[in-house]
Amino acid sequence: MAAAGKAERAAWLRAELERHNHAYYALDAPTIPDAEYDRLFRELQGLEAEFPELLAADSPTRRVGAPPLKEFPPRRHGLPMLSLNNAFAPDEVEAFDKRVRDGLETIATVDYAVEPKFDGLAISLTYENGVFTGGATRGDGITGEEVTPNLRTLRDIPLRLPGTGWPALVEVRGEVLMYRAAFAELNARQRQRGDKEFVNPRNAAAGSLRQLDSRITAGRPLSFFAYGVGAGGDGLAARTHGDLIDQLAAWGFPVAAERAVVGGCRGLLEYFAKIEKLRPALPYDIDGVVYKVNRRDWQDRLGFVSRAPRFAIAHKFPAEEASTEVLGIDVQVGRTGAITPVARLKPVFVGGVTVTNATLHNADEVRRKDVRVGDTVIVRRAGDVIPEVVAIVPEKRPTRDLFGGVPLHPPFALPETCPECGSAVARGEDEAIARCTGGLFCPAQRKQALLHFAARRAMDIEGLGDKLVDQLVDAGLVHTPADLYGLSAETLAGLERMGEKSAHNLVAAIDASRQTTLARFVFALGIRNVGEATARDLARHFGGLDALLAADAAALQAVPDVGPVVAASIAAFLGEAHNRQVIDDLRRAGLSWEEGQPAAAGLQRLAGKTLVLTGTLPTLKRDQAKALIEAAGGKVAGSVSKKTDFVVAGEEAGSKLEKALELGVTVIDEDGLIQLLEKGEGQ
DNA sequence: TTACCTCGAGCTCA
DNA sequence: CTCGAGGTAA
Repeated sequence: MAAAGKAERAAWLRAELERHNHAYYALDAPTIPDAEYDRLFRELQGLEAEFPELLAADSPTRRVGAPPLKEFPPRRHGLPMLSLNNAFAPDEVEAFDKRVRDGLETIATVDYAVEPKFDGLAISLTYENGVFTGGATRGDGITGEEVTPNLRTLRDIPLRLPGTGWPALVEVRGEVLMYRAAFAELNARQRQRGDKEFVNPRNAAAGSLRQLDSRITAGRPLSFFAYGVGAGGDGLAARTHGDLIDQLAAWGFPVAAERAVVGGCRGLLEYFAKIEKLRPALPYDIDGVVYKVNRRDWQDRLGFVSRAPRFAIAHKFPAEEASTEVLGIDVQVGRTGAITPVARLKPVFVGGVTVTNATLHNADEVRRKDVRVGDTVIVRRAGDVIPEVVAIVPEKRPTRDLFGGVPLHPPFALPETCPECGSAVARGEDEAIARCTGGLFCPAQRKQALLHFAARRAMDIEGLGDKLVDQLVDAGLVHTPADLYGLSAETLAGLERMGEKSAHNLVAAIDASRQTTLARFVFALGIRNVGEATARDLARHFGGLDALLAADAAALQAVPDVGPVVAASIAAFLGEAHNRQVIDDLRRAGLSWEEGQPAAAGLQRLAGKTLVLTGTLPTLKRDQAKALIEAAGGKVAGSVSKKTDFVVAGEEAGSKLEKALELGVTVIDEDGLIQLLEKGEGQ
């Protein structure tokens, strides 16, 4: 056969095999005997082996998996993969429908495309000129992990779109999941082989897709359902979401059989009730129902709020609840000394995972629910993930004697001293959270501070995890972050699970962290209310560490997004001699970064000016405005005189405004003040 | 918060 | 083989 003939044969084999594939897997109606399929398959494999140039991206031979990857490369989505807002109750659905109608300025009944919300993992598939070229997980919505070889093994995913009606580039969005029956079979197999079983279909699907060796994925019974499009969607003729799903189905993607189009809020709620009833009979797990405005032009008109579309919502089923027993109530001490009560629970399987801990948030919360040791409680996984104690079961509270009804355990009370260090526990006026006053004297706070310091987004010291920090602090080897830089491999070796190699690696990681950025360093210090973003703002504003160290509360408030609270936190931190010492020690340990110039915002726009505030400003509090003015070098006076340069007037300004008008002093509002601060006079 | 995958390396026993 | 650490997903 001539080379051209071989290419033709290979193309025919690919199309033929995919046709049989689809019939077998998607339609469940085999069109040829397995042996015949295998013969064609091996013929194609042979051709591809002989002529590697014939190995196309859409070849079915690729479905058996490819040699392992080293890692999953990042992959940017053509259009962001957004999340959906959630509704849990009918009134929230009503509110959604109202928002939609308000947004569309219509009083008519809106049609919605509705379908079950699959409980799997969201995936985006890219087709270029009709050929599947890659797919990725959701990731942060902008960039996901590319898991293309794994996705190719899913028979549900067409390697080539039929016909010609597709855009040059189109992203198909959908969910990878595992059928409950397939999950059970997989677990039976795992058990037989002595491998670990998976706890639920979702985790089995996620785990299978995260295999670096796609040949393992090929052996896992994964399914895919398409429910939307990303980039390239505007190149499709579909005018409604329903049409769009039909188009995806025509391309060979599995789509939800239960999908429908309903009218208005009533239609939504009826559909919800129907699916809720159907739920146990469905062959896969779902965690709710998704509603989307059916007309695509209306979807466009409604647009988005921050990271979620306004035209769609997920109506979630109520979280599954289970009852279990409170074994104890511990208190945890956080980095800032925050004392958090945590319920230790008898392990209970609820919502697909085993729950053993549940935060009780704060003392008031425990009081309100009156959770005590020994109580039987109802737990659920709220808002997707965090376990929550819903309520206690009062009649099951253990009593001291059979008929007396005297509870065995007293109401929970926060300890008066920190369980870790014995320092007093204090709670500020109208603050919900109590704090250990021990500061860095408290080992728990010290450990958290060190972990924060070493975190990836801070100093990025790889290999310094909680177990190691525990050991270092408990052995008295490390008291402050600066001590890390004095550690030697010899000191480290000898700690648990610390051999020569590990010790050496850790020292190298610590060493490497010396070269950093000012923003990372400031963030790493763990100042209260100073997160990554604020640390960056501070670094940009002051340019260098010395300028920051010299700043007082007023100067700090000149930094964008820094208000009185954050400024006070920073000032308090820097006011502690101990913290200054640590910063000094760290510098001496050789930490370094490139320093820049202070930002122009530091200019003293109002130097020598006197301003008077009167009335209530729309957004700024009086002392915020004052701090801003002072940070810009201005003075705030109490009364208006001829020497006053500006009067800043807000709502209900009184006599000071009259006086200003009388004396001919310039009157400005809050916007005017902001203008003045940002651009100076002469605007 | 829990479950899962992956890596490196320590531990244990042959 | 087991553990700790680091990463991801919901």
